[in-house]
Amino acid sequence: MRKLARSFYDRDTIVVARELLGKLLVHQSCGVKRVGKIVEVEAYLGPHDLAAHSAKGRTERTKTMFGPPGHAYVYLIYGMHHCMNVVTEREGHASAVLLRAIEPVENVEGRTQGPGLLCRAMEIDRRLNEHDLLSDDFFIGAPEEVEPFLTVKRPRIGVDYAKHWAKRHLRFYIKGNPFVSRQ
DNA sequence: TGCACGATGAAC
DNA sequence: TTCATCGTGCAC
Repeated sequence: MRKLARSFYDRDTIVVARELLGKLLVHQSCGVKRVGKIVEVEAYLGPHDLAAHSAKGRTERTKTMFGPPGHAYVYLIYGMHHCMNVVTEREGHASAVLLRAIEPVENVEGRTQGPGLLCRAMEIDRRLNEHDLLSDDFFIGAPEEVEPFLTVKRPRIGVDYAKHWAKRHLRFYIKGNPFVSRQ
């Protein structure tokens, strides 16, 4: 499996989001290698995007978003679920792609249809915040073979507070894939 | 130092 | 539709 390079993440966030579909998320912990195919993502376009955490400026929690591309931004939401993002574009741009759902490929148990469930199944928590995704234990790779698929564009989930930004089609998923959280 | 509020998921 | 549950950010 070919690990995605830093240059993959250091590009337009919407392009990165769309190209992350079909890629493989790999996390090795406690001697177990877990692999899942990314089937649903959301793009968060930086401080001007009212739905992005970085819209409130650089804080202790969001500093990862302001950091260099190719790192994981993992945070706790609603006091009980973790969400995993991939930091994109140049340092300081504060953009990221939220991974919303994966299709189990290897050593993944339980449901994976949603950002919180995905993190639970992949054993991802805040300890992995700021982790470099070019490392050997936590990275994203390109599969040897890719099945052709169509990409569906929809508004993002749970960001109704973001005014007109809530309407933009910044959620992308593989059409017809049964592991997508919401068709 | 206190408190409102989530990029969710599960139950009702 | 309601609620569990807690770290973060900002008001006071």
